[in-house]
Amino acid sequence: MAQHSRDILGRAPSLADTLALRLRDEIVSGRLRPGERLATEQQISETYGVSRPTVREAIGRLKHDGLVVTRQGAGAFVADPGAVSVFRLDVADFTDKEEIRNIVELLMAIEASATEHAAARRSDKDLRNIQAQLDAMQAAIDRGEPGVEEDLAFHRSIIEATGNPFFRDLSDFLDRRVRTFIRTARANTARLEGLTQAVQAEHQAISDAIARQDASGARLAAETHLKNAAGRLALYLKP
Amino acid sequence: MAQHSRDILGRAPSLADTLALRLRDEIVSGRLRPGERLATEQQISETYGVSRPTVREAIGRLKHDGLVVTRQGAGAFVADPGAVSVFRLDVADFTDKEEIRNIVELLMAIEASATEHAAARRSDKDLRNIQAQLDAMQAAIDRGEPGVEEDLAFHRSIIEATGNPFFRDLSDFLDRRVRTFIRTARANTARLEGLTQAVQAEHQAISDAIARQDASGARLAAETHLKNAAGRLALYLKP
DNA sequence: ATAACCAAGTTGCCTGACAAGTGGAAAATT
DNA sequence: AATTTTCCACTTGTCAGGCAACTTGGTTAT
Repeated sequence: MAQHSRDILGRAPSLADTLALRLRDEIVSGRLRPGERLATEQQISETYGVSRPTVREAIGRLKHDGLVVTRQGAGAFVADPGAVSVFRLDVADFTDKEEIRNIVELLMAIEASATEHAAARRSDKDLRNIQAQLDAMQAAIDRGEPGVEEDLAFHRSIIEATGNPFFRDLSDFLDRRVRTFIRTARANTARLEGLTQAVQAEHQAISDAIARQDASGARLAAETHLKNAAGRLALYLKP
Repeated sequence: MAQHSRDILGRAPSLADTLALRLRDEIVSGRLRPGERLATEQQISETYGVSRPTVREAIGRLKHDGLVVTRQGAGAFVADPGAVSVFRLDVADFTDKEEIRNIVELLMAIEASATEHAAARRSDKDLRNIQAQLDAMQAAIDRGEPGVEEDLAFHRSIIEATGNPFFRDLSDFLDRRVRTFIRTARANTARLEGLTQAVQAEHQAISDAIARQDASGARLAAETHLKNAAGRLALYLKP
């Protein structure tokens, strides 16, 4: 049961952490049904041999994740899955390549769709912002820099134009995740050079399609760009 | 500042909740930089006028969300954004129509892409599962039932065929969210009847495309299905 | 029968305390 | 003087015990 498992930094998980995990398991496995009451803090404290504050901390996390709701004086109850208003995505491992593949797949789906929507309903201000980021990227290339920050800013400006905060937050998280993976993986492999201008051309095509409000064209341009990026990334995912 | 704001159920947010919110704001706003140390529990306890256990609870949530890491004896530190391995999506309101629109948009992007991938790499077992769910839905229709459960199961079987857990978990959450919205909204509006057979025809088209491993065809079929579904949903989003 | 009340049980929050780990300053050694 | 060792203040992790606020179901009074 991985009793002595440790996290990434080598620290042992706290009591509250492990307890929260066990309680969570009780719920997601279905042993505790929605609406059902959990044992009282006192009881849990006794059965697991920890103090009540620790139990409170564990339950507090489940509450934070929307899995349980507590009512003072009444107890803690398993939340109705339909009423859960918190979505939580746990990315376990930094080096798991299968996981990165899945993340990239999700990221591509979101970015392609977002680009399509951006083209359909961008304001003039959105367009100006996108083109400004494109210029900034070109300037970085001219200075001989890789321009990873500018690249990210360009993509973000497109997502921003959709006006959908879910697109923004999710792609932000996934994008960051992928880029840090690349950064760490790059330490072990040769650097890829001379691609930036090709990338920029793809960006230009996306920007142009958005400028003329060509939704399907924008999606296509984004898809080819993402496919190429995934192809470059695949070099790190091979073995 | 919504000092006396209350949650959906009319309960006042706990002290730890509000404190966690304020500390979170310190971080995401950038007033506390990555790597920087938070004030000690003692200090926070004094500045905010709450006890240390409450402070611990608040910090515990940030820790749970990956925003801070703590080291016993050293203190609590703002986590490096690139290292954050937890994504959290907070859906605030049940009745916010703009929010539902955004959720549906994200859901459509995911489902369309997932259907495409499912067609490309489904196993025979996946296909059998999908067709079984389709048959179950037909049986429900023949019995004169709306078949919402079967509908959900059909969609899930397709997502499952992608083998990507992120697709599964996200669409699961979003789908549930949309359906509960519809359920509550439906109480105030007339019931829509006689559409189930039309829906089923769209399902059939998707299933067929997946069966012949026609990725782009599957995407197209999914897109029309989703667009129609969104159109039906739009009736609830009008005012 | 109904309404008001009460008491046990439960969560929310607090004080105070000790153990375990960290980091730097002070002391000891080379 | 430079380096290593030791030590101590500080911080987080955990515990014990207690009181206030709230819920619930039964009891009592009307």
